[in-house]
Amino acid sequence: MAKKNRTKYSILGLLSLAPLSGYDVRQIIEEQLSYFWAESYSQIYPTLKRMVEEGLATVSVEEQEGKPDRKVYTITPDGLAELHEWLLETPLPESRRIELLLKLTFGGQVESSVMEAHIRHEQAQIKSMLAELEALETALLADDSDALGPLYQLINVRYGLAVTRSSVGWAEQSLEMFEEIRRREEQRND
Amino acid sequence: MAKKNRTKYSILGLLSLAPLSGYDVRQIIEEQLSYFWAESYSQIYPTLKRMVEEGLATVSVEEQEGKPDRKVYTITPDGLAELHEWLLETPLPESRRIELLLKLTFGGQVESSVMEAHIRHEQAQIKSMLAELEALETALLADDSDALGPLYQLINVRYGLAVTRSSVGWAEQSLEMFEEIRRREEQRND
DNA sequence: GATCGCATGTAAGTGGTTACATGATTTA
DNA sequence: TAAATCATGTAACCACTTACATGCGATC
Repeated sequence: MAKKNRTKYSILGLLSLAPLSGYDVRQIIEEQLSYFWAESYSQIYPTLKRMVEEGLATVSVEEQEGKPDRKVYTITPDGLAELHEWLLETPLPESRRIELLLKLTFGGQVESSVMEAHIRHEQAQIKSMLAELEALETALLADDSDALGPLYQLINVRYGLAVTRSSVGWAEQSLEMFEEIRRREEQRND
Repeated sequence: MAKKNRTKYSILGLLSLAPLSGYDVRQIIEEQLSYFWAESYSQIYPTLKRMVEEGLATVSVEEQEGKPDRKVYTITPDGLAELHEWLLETPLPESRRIELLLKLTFGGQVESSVMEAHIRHEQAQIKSMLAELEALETALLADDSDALGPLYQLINVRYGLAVTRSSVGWAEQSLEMFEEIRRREEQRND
């Protein structure tokens, strides 16, 4: 029960929009979906191979000038059917593990400046992600087609924006708490 | 490079606060940290065994009346040192994979009611988590000790609260977009 | 009589990461 | 001449999940 194999579905989804090579799949995920999804080549290539064996996609080699050959994969009706089946299933809750919060839980074991630095580092990461997401949103809002895709993408980007913005706020609020943390820390060292 | 083995550190952290059994470790993580961390028995027990072999903890069997024996683990100076080392390291960015957003990305492939249901389901999950987090925050605010631990826990709970609240808002905003999505969908089917 | 809580574990499988391997062309 | 981009893959490892296994006592 509960076989995931989500790599397969991310690939099926992308192939349902256009025929692509493994390299393309990676590029698209990295450029457009990286704020909520990741795949590495070492997952993509073997999965594509298996998908052809299972009849979910077909391959054809495309020769290029000055560049290596590409293997272009096209989704089959079976592949489309499997994608649709998966889309109908209720997404299972993600078991998240946030290392920063685990460290903060035991933060009292080291100097508070260490935890402060961790939060500042996180804040910087979040802010650069925020900039990327804002650029993505701008691009999507400029798209005035009446297709469904961009609307769903907007929903996704706004999820990222909502969570990211609230994280920035959290980081600021948390940094303010270090005044009180330092007070208690000094007290403890007396 | 980049060996994680985060189970070890979650256990070391808890043992740094008090001697515990494997069962205790699981209970605490489940009750207090579950909004950002998870461990299963099948990770905890073997890890504890290894930790004793590595000299990071010691065991002693505690007999109980009417209940099975407990193996209580106590952290050693070496264990504390390893915990401190880990706490100093900058947390690596978590590679998140959010299945709901992946499904939404390809949402145009199925009827919009399916995606709407997914978001509603997610919304319900988030709201029940929000209630739990609010209870945790209330408990922490009632704690008027001047220890460091509760402050760091407050920071953590507020992270959960910030993200969860913004997710509720996102879900509401997204559900409103389905009016437009349905319009475009009907247009497409003409 | 069944299920829940306490308590500890093993076995099997797989999803996913990191490093390694190759090689041409273009750009800095 | 070094690095980046295009392009495809394998090998090894391990982190983690799910299912299985056991057994007592208390509660429903």
